[in-house]
Amino acid sequence: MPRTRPPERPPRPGPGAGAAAVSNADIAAVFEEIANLLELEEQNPFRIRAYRNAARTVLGFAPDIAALLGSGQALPKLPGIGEDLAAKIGEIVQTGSCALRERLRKEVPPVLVDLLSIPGLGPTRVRHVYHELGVQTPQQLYAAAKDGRLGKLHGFGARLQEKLLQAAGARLQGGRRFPLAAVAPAAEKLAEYLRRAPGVAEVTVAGSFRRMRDTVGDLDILAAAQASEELMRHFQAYPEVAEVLASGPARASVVLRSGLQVDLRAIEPQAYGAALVYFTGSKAHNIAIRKRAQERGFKLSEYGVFEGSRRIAGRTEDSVYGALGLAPVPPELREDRGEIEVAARGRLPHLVERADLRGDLHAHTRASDGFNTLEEMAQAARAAGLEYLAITDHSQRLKVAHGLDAAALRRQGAEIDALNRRLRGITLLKGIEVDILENGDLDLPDEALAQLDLVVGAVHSYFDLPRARQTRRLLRAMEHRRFAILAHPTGRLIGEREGIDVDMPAVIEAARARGCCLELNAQPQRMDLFDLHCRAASERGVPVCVSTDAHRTGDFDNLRYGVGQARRGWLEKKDVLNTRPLAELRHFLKRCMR
DNA sequence: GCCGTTTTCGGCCCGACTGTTTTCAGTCG
Repeated sequence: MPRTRPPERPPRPGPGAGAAAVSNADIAAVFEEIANLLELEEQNPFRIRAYRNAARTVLGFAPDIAALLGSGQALPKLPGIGEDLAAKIGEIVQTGSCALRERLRKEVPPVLVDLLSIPGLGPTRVRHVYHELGVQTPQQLYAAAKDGRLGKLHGFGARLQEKLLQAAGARLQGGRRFPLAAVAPAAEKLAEYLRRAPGVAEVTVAGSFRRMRDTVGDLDILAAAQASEELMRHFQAYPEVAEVLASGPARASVVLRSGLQVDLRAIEPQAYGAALVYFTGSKAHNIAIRKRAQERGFKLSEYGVFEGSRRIAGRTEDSVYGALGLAPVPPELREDRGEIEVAARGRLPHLVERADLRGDLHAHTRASDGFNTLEEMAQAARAAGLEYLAITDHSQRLKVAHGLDAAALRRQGAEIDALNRRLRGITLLKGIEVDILENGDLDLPDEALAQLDLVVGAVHSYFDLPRARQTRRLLRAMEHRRFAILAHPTGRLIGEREGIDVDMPAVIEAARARGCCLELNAQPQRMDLFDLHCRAASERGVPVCVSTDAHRTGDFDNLRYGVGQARRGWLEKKDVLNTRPLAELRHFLKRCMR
């Protein structure tokens, strides 16, 4: 698992009374910091890995651990979490921290952890720059590289100094991940370019892109070809390449003008499947299947599955999984979140697909802050293969978006009725994206909501309420007898705004009890509900709808990213509300909006 | 620090590239 940057916000302070304030992410952050500090102390690498694994496991565990322990239940046995780490989890839940972290923080300046995330700086070099130059921050690193002190250190030459100068500079500009949808066009264009290179049989964009993560840090591209300087020259000649970071016959790394880093790896066709597995990741998934290979007396690498020196699989991904006794695992599931065990039993879910979607339950028009008319949105939805589209403009409180009051909503309803009589192949539903007010009330009178086919509720204000109040607010809104769908449940905007602090398991449980639905908002900057919460919802029988929140006709393309995230959340067709035929959907809404 | 049908010790995923060095450590994915 790669080292990660420290959290943007410090973990929430230890609660004392209200133990539920420590989230799973907080626990994971403590373990991650411990791993980083141990690494700086040059401790046993396997102990360090144990903390990293534990951080990942905790982060991938859907139930809220603090709530679980708070209700008197025991922590279930989790892989990689033994007696010691389980006790530390208890300690973190109780106190917000743990003694080991506090001790390490005294031994190692915690600010050094940040340096670890600068490319080219591992623990050894961080110790060097700290002890010999007193460098503790990216700023100081930048200065030391700039004035030449860095290059004079033993083991640091002019090249490394230059590389670190660049890396520190980039960090000071703000290192970043890009929303999936923001890089997809560039990725597909570059892949097409590489397919035209001589001797290339096949090209796949692997990595987190292929796993459909909501953001990607860089692109990992795989080409089925003999390793050659010629191929790498072709790659480097791509017009968008701004800088070549590294280049050998088998792999090369470049940075595009957009700032996106791209790694290309050439692999012989015999091993293409094994390489695809390897470069698709995730790292956690790779480690787990390698271990499985080892248990069976095989060796797994990007070159294949080997028994001794004999390759027994590798041409295709299916052959690799097959050799390990596994059904082929869809890329979106490869996170070591239980998919390997399920694949071993041949019980992988049949994941939802874009073609399963019959409608979209969240869209805007010019009436509020959209850019197109009702009819234009309807035609575009039909062109995207949809059978129904819910029009859900904003409600009155959202002044900046020209939210609709009861009268405007009534007028829009009449327009929709008229359009529905005229349109063929698409049905518009009358809806609203109604603001959930600070106290959990909805922003329109009941009589206005009563005339609608569906009510989508959303938070657009008071993002910073403490968790307990925020949770109460959402639960109260969902209690409303007309409430049908909770839109973009966390409200996060990638790269701009953290999500609200809310007890999501409690929200999911409330949705189950209430019989309503949670939205997976497919706007590239939202991608909200998160994958883990999708999975938790489906396990509780709560339907999820994949919605575009379209503000213009082109936005229906985003459904494919939403479906990607739904698949990452293990959702099947039956779990997704808008795969249902219109009549079934109406039935659901009628029961929900009683 | 975890784990175990090889179970309380001795393992723990594997390979490419860079840069500094002169045979390899460090980093990355």
